[in-house]
Amino acid sequence: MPHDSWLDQLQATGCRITGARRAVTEVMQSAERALTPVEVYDAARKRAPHLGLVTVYRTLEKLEALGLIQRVHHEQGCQAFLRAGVGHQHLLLCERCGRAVLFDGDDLDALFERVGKQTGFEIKSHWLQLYGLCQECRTGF
Amino acid sequence: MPHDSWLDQLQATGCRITGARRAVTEVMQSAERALTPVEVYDAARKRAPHLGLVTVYRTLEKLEALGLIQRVHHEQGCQAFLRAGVGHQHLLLCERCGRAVLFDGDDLDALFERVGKQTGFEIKSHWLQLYGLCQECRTGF
DNA sequence: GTTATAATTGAAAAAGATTTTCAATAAGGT
DNA sequence: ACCTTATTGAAAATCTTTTTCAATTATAAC
Repeated sequence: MPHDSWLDQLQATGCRITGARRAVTEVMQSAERALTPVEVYDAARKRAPHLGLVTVYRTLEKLEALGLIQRVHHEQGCQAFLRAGVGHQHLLLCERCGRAVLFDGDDLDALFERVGKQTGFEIKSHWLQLYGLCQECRTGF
Repeated sequence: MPHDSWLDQLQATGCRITGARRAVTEVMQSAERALTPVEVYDAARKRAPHLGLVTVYRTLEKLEALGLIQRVHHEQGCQAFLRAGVGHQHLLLCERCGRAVLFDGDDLDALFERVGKQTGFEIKSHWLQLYGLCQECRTGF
């Protein structure tokens, strides 16, 4: 995956590549944990000091529409964004340091079928997040 | 489950039973779908016209702390609340009418073990929501 | 039943998050 | 280099949620 693929995708949908979008995109591409708009704002301003918070919101919206980033939901709040996974990936979050890992979750089909039969629902989509402690937070290193 | 069990539980933790709390509790106990604080406010004011929105927030907070209601997360927003399930239950939501159904999801342990081994994480908790169409919305009745 | 006391209430204000408006700017095709 | 039009940032507006505070009221003690 080339590191400018996100910008290419933005451009392919008719967007112009600006300094502001470059900064926000770089922050999101390299984030190890989910970031709120304000956190993105603070990080991106190191590269584009003139950047406005509104532009961060607008750029995040575009990246989300393209499926490049996803919203991460916590008990405490749901404003954080993280790069999206490919295909049927789900999120595993460290409760201590916030680090996010994506994992495959294809073996859920049996569950969906069972629940669909039990409830009469047609299951269309699902949404799974796991929480725990990452190796470093666990072992102290 | 007696219909005033929620009030009993509130009282057991030192809370006083007021008209406002009665109204909010009744709304949440009988809701078929997740409601936002403002929706609870509107519904509860039919019983307690004097009710303030702040009190709704405060009562929802108490009910959530007691584990009687849970926050429901949607793409569009995460302010809605619904009665909580017992034990390891998860949510199934109808995308069309919003109806919520709780189902058991005990067969996820294998998945957790696999992901834990793969990532080095110690999995502590999880969180699963399914989306689909309920029987009535599907069959047109 | 009356009283005392401490939790609870609603209104208003404050705080936070997000969206809208709008004139100035600048990207990218020509 | 020019033109068109998307994009930008500041300010204001909108929503949601929390805090503050004086008045009210549930509950326990008498």
